[in-house]
Order: sequence, then C-alpha cells, then structure tokens
Amino acid sequence: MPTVSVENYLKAILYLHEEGKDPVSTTDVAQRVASTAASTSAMLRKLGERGWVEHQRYRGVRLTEAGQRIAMDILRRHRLWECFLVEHLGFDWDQVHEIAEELEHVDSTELANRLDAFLGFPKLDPHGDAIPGPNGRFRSVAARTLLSEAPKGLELVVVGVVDGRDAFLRHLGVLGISLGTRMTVLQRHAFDGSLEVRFSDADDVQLLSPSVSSRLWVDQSNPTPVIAFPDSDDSPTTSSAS
Amino acid sequence: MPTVSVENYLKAILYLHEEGKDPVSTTDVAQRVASTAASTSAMLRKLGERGWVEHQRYRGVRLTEAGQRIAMDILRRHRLWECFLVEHLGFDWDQVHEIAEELEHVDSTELANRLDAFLGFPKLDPHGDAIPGPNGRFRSVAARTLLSEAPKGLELVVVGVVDGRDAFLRHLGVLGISLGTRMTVLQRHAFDGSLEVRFSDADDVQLLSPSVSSRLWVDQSNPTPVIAFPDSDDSPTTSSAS
DNA sequence: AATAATTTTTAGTCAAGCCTAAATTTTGAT
DNA sequence: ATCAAAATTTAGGCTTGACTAAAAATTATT
Repeated sequence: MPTVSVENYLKAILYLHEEGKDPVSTTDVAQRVASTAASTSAMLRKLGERGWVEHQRYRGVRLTEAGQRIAMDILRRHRLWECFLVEHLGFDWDQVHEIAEELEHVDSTELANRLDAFLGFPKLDPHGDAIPGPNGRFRSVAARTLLSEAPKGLELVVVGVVDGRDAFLRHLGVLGISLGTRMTVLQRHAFDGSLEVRFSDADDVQLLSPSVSSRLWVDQSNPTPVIAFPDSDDSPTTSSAS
Repeated sequence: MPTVSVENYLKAILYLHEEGKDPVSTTDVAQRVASTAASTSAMLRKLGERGWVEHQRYRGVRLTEAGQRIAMDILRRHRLWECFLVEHLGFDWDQVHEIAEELEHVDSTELANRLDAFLGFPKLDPHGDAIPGPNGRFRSVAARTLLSEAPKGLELVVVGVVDGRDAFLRHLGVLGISLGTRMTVLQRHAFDGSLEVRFSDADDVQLLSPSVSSRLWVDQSNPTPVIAFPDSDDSPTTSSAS
C-alpha cells in the first residue's frame, strides 16, 4: 500500500511524463510536489527500490508499469471527484482541485468504481482532461474531436479541418500542420484558450491560438497512446455499482 | 489544524462521552483508536496542551468546547458521507464505515456543507445515528420518535406508549419505565435490534428488547442535550450550496 | 492498613518524510 | 580539455506518532 506521499510523487511523475518529459528529473519532481531536491532524491530512491520507477542515480526516473498503474488510478480518482464536485455539489472549476487532491487518496477501488457509475462513466473531467477507466487506460475519446476540446496527454492525429478557406490552410502550412500531423496537447491556458502542443515528428512545442485549434479535427493516434497498458478491457461494466 | 491522528483521538473521546463516560480513561481511548496506553498517554498530554481536552495526570480527559467542536465536525462529516455512500452509491450499511472513516478527514467545511445540502439536510445517518448540523449541534429530532428509532447520545424522555395493554404497562413497571423517564441510547445491537440504554435517574444501563423499544414514544429531553454548544442557530440555510 | 493488581506515565527506539548544508556528479562554456 | 555552473546525492537533524519495557500512581483486596 503506497502512502499518500508516495502517491503524490507517482502522480507528479505521471504528469511530467504526460508533458513529454521522459525520463523525469529530480528537480522537476521536487518542484511539482513542492519539496526540496534533497527530499525528492531520497524518495525517488525509495520508489525505485519498491519497483514503482526505474531510477538511475543522477539520471532521473521513469514510471514502471506498476508505478503507472498506481499513478493512473490516482489520476482517475482525482478527475472523478472533480466531476462530482462540479456537477453535483455545484463547485466552480477553480475550487475543486484542492479538495480532489485530498479525496483522491481515499483508499477504495469500490468507491472509485461506484462513483464512476454514479457519474455516468464520464470520459472527460470539468477541465476537459481525460479520465482513466478502471483498468488504468484512458477511455477512447469519440473519433474526430475538435483539437480545442481534445484531452491532454494523448497523442492525436490531424484528420480534417473545419474551415477549408485558403487563408486558413496556408496558415496551417506555416505552422507545419497538415493531415496526418501527430501531436499531444500539453497544456490548456484558461485565460485565452490557447493550447500548448508538442509535435511528435519535430518534437517541438508550439502555442496554438483558439482560432486554429477550434478549426482542426483530430483523432486519437493509434495504436500507441503516450500512456497505455497492455492489460484488461475497457468496458465500464466492470463496475459493480447498482 | 489538527492532524488526522488528532482528529481520530478527539472523535474517540467524543464517542466515549456519548456512551456516558466522563472523564474518559486513557485505556478506553487507547482501545478505541487501537493504540497502546503509552502512545495514548502521550497524545492526551498533547491534546491537553493544545486546549482540546482537560487533562489531569492519571485522571483521564474530558473534551473542552474547542475539542468538542472539532470532534462533532468530524462526526458530522462521517455521518454525511455514510448517507452519501448508502443513498447515492448503493453501498450496504456495513460497508460504509471504513470508507467514511477516511472521507471524514478531508479538510473542507465548504465540502461538508454542500454535501449536506446535496443530501437534503438529513437528520439521521443510515444507522439511525444523529447527524450534527453545521454548528456542531445535533439537529432537533422530530418530536415523538419511537425509542427504537431514536438517535444515540441524546437524552430522551418517555412521552407515550404505542400499546396500552396492561401486560405491556406492567412490564414497563418491572423495567422501571414510566412517563417522564429520562434515558440515553448508548448502543444499538444490529443482530437482534436490542437497545443498550442508560437511565438518567438510576444511572444504570439496561438492554431493551425491540418489542419494548418499538412501543415507546420518546422526545428529546429539553433543555440539556448530552452534548451541546451555546452558539449560533440551527438553520440549515447556513449552507452556501446551490 | 498493607499489599497486590491495575492503570498510567516515563524512558528509550523506530520509521516516514521533511529540512539545510556540504559533497559529488553531470553539463555547459570557453 | 578544462573549469564553472547546475543538478543531484549524501550527511546530519527534526517532528509526528507509533512501539516496548520499566517505573510510578491509583485502585482493589485481604
């Protein structure tokens, strides 16, 4: 049984992986968990000993499958609770994170599954981030989403444009975007709706304005999501809730 | 801000007060929190230093008003979460305690109040135990409840009988129960529905069968509930939930 | 009232997680 | 290739909350 502290470290590493960092540096993790590099160093060693991360001294860490499983489960709980807080208790988006940060550590798979069912097996949380299913994988997002509404952390492919005008297509050319371009959403900036996106081929990061991202159809890039597990199926009927 | 551990100690002391123990011994608390007498002794000293209990060496503890306030708040959250788990997530009564034991420590008054509103300001949890309101006092129970359905920890008065037959009234005489008899429910035994009751005058404890307790009307004994605070009002509209 | 039994406290450890300061390794710049 | 800067780890401490064993105080028994 991982402690709350361990869970938070694993979650931090998962987030950093989602942002494209692999391996993840001690400093980055320290910053995420608001701790010192020294404390983090000690913790990473321990996580390595317990088989939750691959750790090479001075070289950072990478989640093992066991570690990913735990981290994805925490992420799942966090986002399910956020849904509950917003949809049923009437909290605003910006108020829920802190509370979900505590709720996510309540140790009961049964609780998570029943909450999931109660919420109607949502695919996205109130921030538009994908919610992992009970198996630790993201639920497949409906084919052809607007890039502006796509979840973070999944590799996406451009499959079409909403707006076929020359001016827009030329602009896409300038940005280096065409049909088949693969990318991953890193961050969604709330104040102007702009999207921080990493392009898989060029491996560079760009900021896309809402006028671009809301005119691009994207789909989940198969067969290799950024974070995925080769285990059991995705059916939400796994839950035992009434 | 009390730690989870401190909250558990305070809650344990509250439960023991509710069962009629005052002051509460180190051993009793130790047993409740499943710890040793030595650890508990150290903790009680600390609780005393922080002003949450009155503590005299070798003489046990009693909650101060500040301590009661915290303990009642935890109790409130615990019972609200139990309601939620049973009524909305479909858990059985016997499954919810352990989970609520964790949820109760999630530190947000706002969350508790909104959950309360979401649940419709319930007065009793699924076990029939009274739920404290946002002010740390029990909500007034509807006048004239069946003793079999009355909450634990409140002093009650016998105000009537359901069944006026001689045989029953004579039996009440044997038990020493008549109109105006004051008592507090200590425990409800699930397997046979019998009630452990402490009589205020005799200060003795008896076990009442369901055939007795379901034939007695009781009301809250005013003006002095066993646990009460002389503070703000009881209106559930205090909650800010939508 | 004296002694035995019980309860409570003190003393001394331990593990988890955090910290600062100092060493060490890696990375970057000349 | 070397040296400076940055990142990482080690060393040494601190706090919380737990433990066992031993001492002290209280309660019960004869």
